[in-house]
Amino acid sequence: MNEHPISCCPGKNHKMERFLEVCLLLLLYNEIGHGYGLMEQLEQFGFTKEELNVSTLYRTLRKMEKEALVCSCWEEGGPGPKRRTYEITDAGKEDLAQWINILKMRKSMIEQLIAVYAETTQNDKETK
Amino acid sequence: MNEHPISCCPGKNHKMERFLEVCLLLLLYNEIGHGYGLMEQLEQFGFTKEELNVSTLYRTLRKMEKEALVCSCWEEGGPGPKRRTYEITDAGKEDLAQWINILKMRKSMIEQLIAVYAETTQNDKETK
DNA sequence: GTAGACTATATGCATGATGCATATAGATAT
DNA sequence: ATATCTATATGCATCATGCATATAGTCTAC
Repeated sequence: MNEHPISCCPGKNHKMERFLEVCLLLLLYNEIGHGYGLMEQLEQFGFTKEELNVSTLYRTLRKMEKEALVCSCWEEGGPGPKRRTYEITDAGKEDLAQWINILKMRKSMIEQLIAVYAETTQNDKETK
Repeated sequence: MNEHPISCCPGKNHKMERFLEVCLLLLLYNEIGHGYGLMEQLEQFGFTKEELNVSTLYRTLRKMEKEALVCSCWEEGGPGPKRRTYEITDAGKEDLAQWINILKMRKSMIEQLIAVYAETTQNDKETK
């Protein structure tokens, strides 16, 4: 996530805080993965390559392992350098389920805010 | 925001990072307000009194003033202690407009994630 | 008239998430 | 042999937040 996080508002800092963690859990729910490969898969959730911060990705994965949400092992033999592959644990699945609830709430809070904003700017126009 | 942030998942830390700032800007778009009074108004965006951290509220307001998104002055004469009342600036209105775009994106990212999760857990059940 | 409750704002300290820069190293290509 | 790509990791600085605590004026009930 270098320079301009998302193109629409250059210079504005609006990282997705912890959202990355949830995306990773979901991707690993579907299949075992490794850091570098997960980066590409993250695009389906709206991350672009420019936004993605590699350090954050790897550190997040290690943190998740510390919390026993995922477990890792080295995969050797394939082409290129060794990969640390991650697998979701049962605790990780539970954690993901909780996050989904949180995100559902967060979504409705955002919707409410957008609705109030629309109303407010509407009134603003009318009184001009 | 003491103890358990949101009742559904006790112990889980899922603060709304910076969302507070956007809510405050929107409330101040509608009318001049002061810290303590804004707290109550925040309920309409899903914040509960237990979740709200007074320190964060006041500090956020002061930070926003430093960034010239709002300006403040002391209101005297009314009942109770003096209040520092805040008013949104033009820069604040522009900032809010940018945040709305960001939140719209964030919303669609969340929706995408929830959809993928639903699909994933569906497959999970079927293969059992 | 004073003790306690309520309104109101502010700040120090610790923690945690993130961005940026940098380090390391094996594999592949030219 | 050198450059590029894949792959993982870490140090440093900054920022947002939670918790605890400080300060002080106002209002109410006794």
